[in-house]
Amino acid sequence: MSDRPVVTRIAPSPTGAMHIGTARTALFNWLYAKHTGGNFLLRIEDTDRERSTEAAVQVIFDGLEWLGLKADAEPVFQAQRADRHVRAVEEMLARGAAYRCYMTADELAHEREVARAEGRVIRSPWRDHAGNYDETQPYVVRLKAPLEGETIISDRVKGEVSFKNRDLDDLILLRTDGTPTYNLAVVVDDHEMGVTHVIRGDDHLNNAARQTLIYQGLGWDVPVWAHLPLIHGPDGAKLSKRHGAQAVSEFADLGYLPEAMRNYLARLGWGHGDDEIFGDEDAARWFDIADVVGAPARLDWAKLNHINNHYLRLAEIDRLADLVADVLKSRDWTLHDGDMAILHRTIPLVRDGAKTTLELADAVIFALKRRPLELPEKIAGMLNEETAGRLSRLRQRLEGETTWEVAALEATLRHFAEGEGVGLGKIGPALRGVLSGGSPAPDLAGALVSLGKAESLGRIDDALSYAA
RNA sequence: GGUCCCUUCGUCUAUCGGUUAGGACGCCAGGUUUUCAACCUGGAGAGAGGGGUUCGACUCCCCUAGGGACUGCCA
Repeated sequence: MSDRPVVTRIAPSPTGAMHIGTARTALFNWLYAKHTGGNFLLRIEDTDRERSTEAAVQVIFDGLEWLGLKADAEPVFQAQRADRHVRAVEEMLARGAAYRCYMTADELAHEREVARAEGRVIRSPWRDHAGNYDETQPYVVRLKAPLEGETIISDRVKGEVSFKNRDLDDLILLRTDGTPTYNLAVVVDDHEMGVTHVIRGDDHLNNAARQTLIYQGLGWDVPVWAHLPLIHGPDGAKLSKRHGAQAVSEFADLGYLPEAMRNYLARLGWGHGDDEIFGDEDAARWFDIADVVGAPARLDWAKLNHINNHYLRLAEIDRLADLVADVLKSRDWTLHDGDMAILHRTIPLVRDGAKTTLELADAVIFALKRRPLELPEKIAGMLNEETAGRLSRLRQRLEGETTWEVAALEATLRHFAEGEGVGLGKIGPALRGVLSGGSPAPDLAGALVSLGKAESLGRIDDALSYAA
């Protein structure tokens, strides 16, 4: 199997949101395929018709698209391949690798209880019951797994993991209604899709042993296994709602950039020396399953924020302006003509301090406000006679300013303060207040630039008339 | 209960028998300063515990403890 081109896959079940852990598993599969020049496939495991929904399938598509993890082929829908799965079982039945089990629900429940009490695995009396089937009774098809010896999983991240066959039960392949079960479907599909490397969450490590037995029952080559530890919440417990977010869509809504997510997720459970910030090309070049860490990792919001801030600084202003506009619209903020221009002017001045596009939106609000601004008590209170006088003189100075740019305005402000014989601290807070109306704003010069000359002077005028 | 996995600073990790155990985020202190950040400098901070193996263990083995997964006619 080492000669064949590598084929990896992500195989989520469409039963709700797309978990961030699934996203990381997809990322690792994608990276490994890129690293080896192989293919990354997508399979929707929708064999549970009860719980699978079309909306959830869309969630998976959207999540992968947002993350930028494009599959190298059309998605495969497991439910549509039921005939293939059944055929495989018939093959196993013919080979004597599977058998029909007529245990009733009650008998099964009883056996489960007894088996647990005896510290052993469930066994079906039908296993060695050759012939004489009552075809009219419902039955399931079970794998006829070996009772002795051991099954060894050669896992690329966990190492050699061995299971005693006596601890592995004869799992059900076909249900009473003739539909295939997960373990069977996975094996058949992975085999037929040519999957060479099964890279998935380590909640499947136990399944790997059983699936190995199915591969053997079918006489097929076993793929390379790689079981990734799960992602936990900041407190070490399984990631859940109360940790803030667990679905890919939630991270998008919280204002994280997909490239930041990729970088962060790649560093969660995998590393390449001291490299922390890196793009897809480096990641793909460096990534190897053998370097994946065996222990579960905790989600660290602070670090995610730091990485997101990094990519926010790198992003195109056009893209950020659109993202911020989307955030504002979702907050029912009305964007007027010219506001996009304001965003373009303002974002470069405030992005350095923003951790998410949500914070970026907060940082830009001051510039989008409409005159006259409502001044909070605290700011209005600053406008005593002395300060108002200074503001007024500063306004004159600014009106004569011909170069409305950050560097020039900074110089002007500094000279003005010197001329007044005071520190900038004497006038800065008030100026900031009247320009921003109390909202967060960038440096004074930056605020003036993002507002533009006319708007800046107008806001100062508003405040002076208010103070008078 | 049974089977299996995991265990280096608070967090993510480097180390692949010999290092002052390195980096990043966070934290603390200082600097910058018109707010919040950002930024610059410095600092504190780790091999779960106990046994082995070895000239020498964070690295290999065993035990214990603590986490986690599985134990479905779910995936």
